[in-house]
Amino acid sequence: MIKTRIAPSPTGFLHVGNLRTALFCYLYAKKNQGQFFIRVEDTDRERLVEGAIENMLQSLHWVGIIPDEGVDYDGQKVIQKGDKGPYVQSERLDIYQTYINQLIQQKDAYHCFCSRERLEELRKVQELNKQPVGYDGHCRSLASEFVEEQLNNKTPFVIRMKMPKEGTTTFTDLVRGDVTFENKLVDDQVLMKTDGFPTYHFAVVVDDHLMGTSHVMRGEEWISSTPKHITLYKMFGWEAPQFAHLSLLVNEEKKKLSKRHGDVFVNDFKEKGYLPEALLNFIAFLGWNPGTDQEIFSLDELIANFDFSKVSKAPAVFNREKLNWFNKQYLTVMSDDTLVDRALPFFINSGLLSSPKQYPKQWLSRVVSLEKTRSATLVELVEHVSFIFADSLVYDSELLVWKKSTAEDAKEKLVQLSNLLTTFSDQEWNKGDLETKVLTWIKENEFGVGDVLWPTRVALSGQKNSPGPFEIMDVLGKEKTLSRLNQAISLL
RNA sequence: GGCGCCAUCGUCUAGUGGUUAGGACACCAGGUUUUCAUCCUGGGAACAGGGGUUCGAUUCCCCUUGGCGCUACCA
Repeated sequence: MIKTRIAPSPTGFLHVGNLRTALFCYLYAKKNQGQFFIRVEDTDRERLVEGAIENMLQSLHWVGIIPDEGVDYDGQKVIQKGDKGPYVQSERLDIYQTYINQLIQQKDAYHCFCSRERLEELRKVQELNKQPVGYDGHCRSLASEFVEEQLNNKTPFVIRMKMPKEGTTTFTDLVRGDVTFENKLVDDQVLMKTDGFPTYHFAVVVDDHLMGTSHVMRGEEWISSTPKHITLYKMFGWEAPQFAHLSLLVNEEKKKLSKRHGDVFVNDFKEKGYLPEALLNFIAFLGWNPGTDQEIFSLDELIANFDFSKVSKAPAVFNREKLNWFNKQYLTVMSDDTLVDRALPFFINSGLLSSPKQYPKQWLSRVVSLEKTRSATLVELVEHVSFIFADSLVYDSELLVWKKSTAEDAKEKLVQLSNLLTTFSDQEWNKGDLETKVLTWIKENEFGVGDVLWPTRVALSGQKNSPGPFEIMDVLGKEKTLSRLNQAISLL
């Protein structure tokens, strides 16, 4: 049974890098009718960030790889703090204790009483002498009486693994192939910290074994600690899982993505008005491709097409332009009704709407439709349609004059159009009728299309660039259209 | 410093010994259009370098270079 997991540490919000790892884990599990679960790795007590777990679950839910906030990945069990998951390492301390005791008994791990000062000094000297830095094995073979004595004296200690000094450790990485390390160059990793919490290296092995993880997917930064993990599996006599180390997500400077250089948290993209399906689609294409020209993929299509042989080894630059393009693609094909639902929180947030029910949804559909193809994000969309909601428009009257025309002519055309529009019935006041009738009128009078439409459009939008005049009229309604036209006339 | 990973247009990538090195984003030009966006057409743009192996290397091997990661009682 294929079983994968995302195991974030609650030291911050969910990062797009975590999201990609989570997505690949999810896709692989789903593709193989396996399971995907979540484990909270909160063994670093000093860097815990409040609200991080909630944010993580919420972000995963937002993109759709867990069905509900606080609800399980498979829709069967409930994910919440406690026995049903997500697994939380800080609640499993006694388990780690049991297993560390086994290792000590087997003499595969040992107590280390070295002070932090000694370790620091050691490192300093090693660096100075250009020696490889690492633990020198000072406590590796202490007499058991001495250990006993120190323990009785309550001397602080950590527990280290006894890395073999001979041989090599090789593992076959699903994306990189065979990777080999010399054991003697691998440090005697601390497994249990002074505070009684396990380190990542120990907890990850114990948990992945106990939880039946078949495939460990994680960032490339873990590749050099994998021999430690493999050795641990060997010491316990457990079968090691398959490993897949994903390349890093980097910024334009090719450096590991960090919050100092812009948005990195899933939450940031949510707040900026990116659609979860677009973000997911984009993230999936960072280091993976279907081998065809298709670029737009739903989650289900992603599941159907995911394959490790198509995962690339090289780091991928998180390119905002491409993300914007993906988002635009999704925005464009989305139905106006759905778009309204998605945009509503952003309307409220911007202050344009005070309540979701303030305007009829049908009307809002037409509003969002105005800027659909002109916006990269929902935030942009809301900004772009704000002119519709304005009580009065502020713009330079010069703008009303088309480059091929004059102010006098613009005024005259606006007056005439205004007169024409007054005769329109409510039934006729829709984009289609407005367009055909006005265009016919222009033709009959042998006006220049631009001579009429440019000033009209500016009068209605107050903007140099905007949607076309007829769609705006439709949305604005007769009364507001005429009043904006009159305002423009008075400016000329 | 040591160890490891990586290397095709600016970016994401296809390619798996013989291709005019393909696509997408971005960019540029043209068309449609009252403007912008959309849409359509076209364009510039890459195999890091050097050795091998081979009839033939983007592709396989080695070296160099470069980038990145790890080198914590952080994950």
